[in-house]
Amino acid sequence: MSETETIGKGIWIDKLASELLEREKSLGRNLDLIKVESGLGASGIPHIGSLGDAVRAYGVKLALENFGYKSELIAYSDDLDGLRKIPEGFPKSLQEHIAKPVSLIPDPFGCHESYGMHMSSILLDGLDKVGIKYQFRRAVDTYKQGLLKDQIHVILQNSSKIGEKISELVGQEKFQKYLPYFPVCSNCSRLYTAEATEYLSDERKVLYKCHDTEIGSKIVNGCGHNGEADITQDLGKLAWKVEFAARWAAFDIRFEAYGKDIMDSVKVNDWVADEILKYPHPHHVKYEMFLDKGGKKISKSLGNVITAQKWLEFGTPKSILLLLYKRITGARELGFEDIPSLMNEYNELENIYFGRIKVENQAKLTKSNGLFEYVNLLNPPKESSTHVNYRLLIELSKIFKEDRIPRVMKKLLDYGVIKNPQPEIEKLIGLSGNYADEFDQQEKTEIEIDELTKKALGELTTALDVDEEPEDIQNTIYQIAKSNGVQPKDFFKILYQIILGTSRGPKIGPFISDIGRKKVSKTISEYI
RNA sequence: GGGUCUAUGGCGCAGCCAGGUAGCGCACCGGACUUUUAAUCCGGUUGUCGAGGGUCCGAAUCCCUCUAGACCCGCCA
Repeated sequence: MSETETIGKGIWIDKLASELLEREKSLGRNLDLIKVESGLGASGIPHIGSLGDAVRAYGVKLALENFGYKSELIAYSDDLDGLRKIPEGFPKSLQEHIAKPVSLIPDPFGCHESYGMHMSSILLDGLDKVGIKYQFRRAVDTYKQGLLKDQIHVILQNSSKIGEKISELVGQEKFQKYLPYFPVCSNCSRLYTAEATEYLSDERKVLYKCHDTEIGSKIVNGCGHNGEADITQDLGKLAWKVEFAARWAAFDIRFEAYGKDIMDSVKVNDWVADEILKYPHPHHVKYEMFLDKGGKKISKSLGNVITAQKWLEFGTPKSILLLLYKRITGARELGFEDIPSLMNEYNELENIYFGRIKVENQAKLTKSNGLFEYVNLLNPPKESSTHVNYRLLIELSKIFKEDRIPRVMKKLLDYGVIKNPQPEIEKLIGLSGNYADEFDQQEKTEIEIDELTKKALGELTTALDVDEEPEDIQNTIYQIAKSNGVQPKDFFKILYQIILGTSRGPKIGPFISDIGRKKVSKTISEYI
C-alpha cells in the first residue's frame, strides 16, 4: 500500500534530483540555474566508468529540467594533472614527460594540441555519440584565467587548519607539512616535484623548491629550481583534497557524482567548502566502480579497458545509456558480453512503453517507463521500432560472414521476424556482425575423419557440384551417409564442424544452399 | 588501520534505493514440427532470497548484529 507519490519519472535519478532541490530550498540558494558537474580525467584512456560520471550527471540535469528548473552540465577536464604512468599501448617516449601536466605534453599521436586534449577528446566524442550535451571547461584555462584565485587564497591562508583536518578525517599527514598547492616548476615544467613551502599572502605567491620525488614506486628527478608561483595566473594547481571545493564555490556547482575511489577526497572537500570557503557543498551521489568479469578494477594497464567507442562497435548508444541509467548502486562486473542482454532489454522496455507487454504492477510499470524515457534522454520515440532479438542476429552473423547484411536480412524475412528490410535493421546487423567477428570466433578444432566418412564426403562434394534443387540436399546428405555405412548423426556433426566449426547448427540442407553449394563443396574437399 | 559493495533455483543474474503472488537467461524434462542431428514453437520442474534478530497486517526489499567474498582509500590524481 504505497501511498508515496511518484517523483518525476519514478527512477533513482528523480529521487536524487528532488533531494537536491529540497536541500537547495532549505539552504535558500538561488535556483535560476542549477549547475551539475562531472570531472573528466585526462591522464588515462577514458573508459565507460568516466563516461558514466558525466552521463549520470546529465541525467540529474534532465530530471531538474523536468521539474521545471534550468540546468547545465559542466564537463571539467583535469588536464593540469601530471602524467604518472604511461598507458598501455602508448609510446615509451612519453617517459621524459612523466610528472608534467598532461596539457603541456605533446600528443603522441599528433592529432590534438596535447596529450591531455587527446584523452579528453576521446571522452567528449563518447558523450557526443550518446547524445549528452555539456559545457566543456579545462583546468589549464581555469587556472590561467585565475578563476579560482579567491578560493586558492582563502585555502592557502587556512592551510594549517586544513592540514590538520585532513589528517583527522582521512589520516593523511603530508598537508600538515606542505601547502595543498602544486606549482608547475617554471624551469622543468614538472608538477609534484615542486614542493610548495610558503605562501606569501600579500603577493599571492607560493614559494617552492623543485626536488626529487616519488611517484608510484619510481623516483622522478626534480631540477633543483627555487621559484615562486603567482596563484592568480601561473600554472599550478590545488591538491585534489581541496580543489573540488574551490571549483564548486567558483563555478557554483550544486551537484556532483563521485566514484567510491575518491570518497575520502570528497569528504575533505565537503568540509573545506562548508567551513573554509563558506560555500555549502554540492549534493552528491556515490557510485561503485565498474569491475571486469574477474572482479578486478578496470585498469588501462591490464588492457581490460572498455571505452565508449569500442562498445559502440557492438551496441547502440541506447544500450550504454540503459547500462548507466538502470541503476547506480552496487558493484558491477562489466564486459562486452553484457551488450546482447542490454540490447534486448531495451527492446523489452520499449514494448512495455508502447503497451505491447502488459505489466500489472503499477509501480513497476511507472519505473520501467521512466527508465525508458531517461534512456531516450526524456525524448522518447513516438512509435515503436521493429525489434529483432540481438542474440539471434549474432547467431546469424556468425553463420554468414560474406554478404552478411543481405543474407541475414533474408533469413530474418524467412523467419518472419521482420516484414520488410529496414535501414535500422541493417545497422543492427552491422553491430551484431562486429560482435560475432570479435567474440564468437570458434577455435579451429582438429577434426578426425575416418576413411568411410572421407569417401562419403567425396560423394557429397560431387553431388553438390551439380545443379540441384535445394530441398533435396538434406535428403542427399542423409542417403550418402547411409549408403556409406556412416551414422547420419555423426556425419551431420562432421559437416557442422567443417562448415561452422561447431557440432551443431541450423538445418543443414537450406543452410548449404544459403552459403552456396559450390563453396561448401570446396570447403569440404579441403578436409578429404 | 579506515570505508564501500556483494550474497537470490545446477550455473549466470534481475528484483532491493518508493515493502504487497520470487522472476529472467542458460541448463534440464515433456510435447509439436522436421524421413536423423540442429533450429524453432508450446508446456513444465528446480528456491528455507548467506545466518540471526527487529519494525510492520505484510520483508528478498527497511533497521541492527554476524559470516564469507570482492573492491577502494591510507602515494597521486
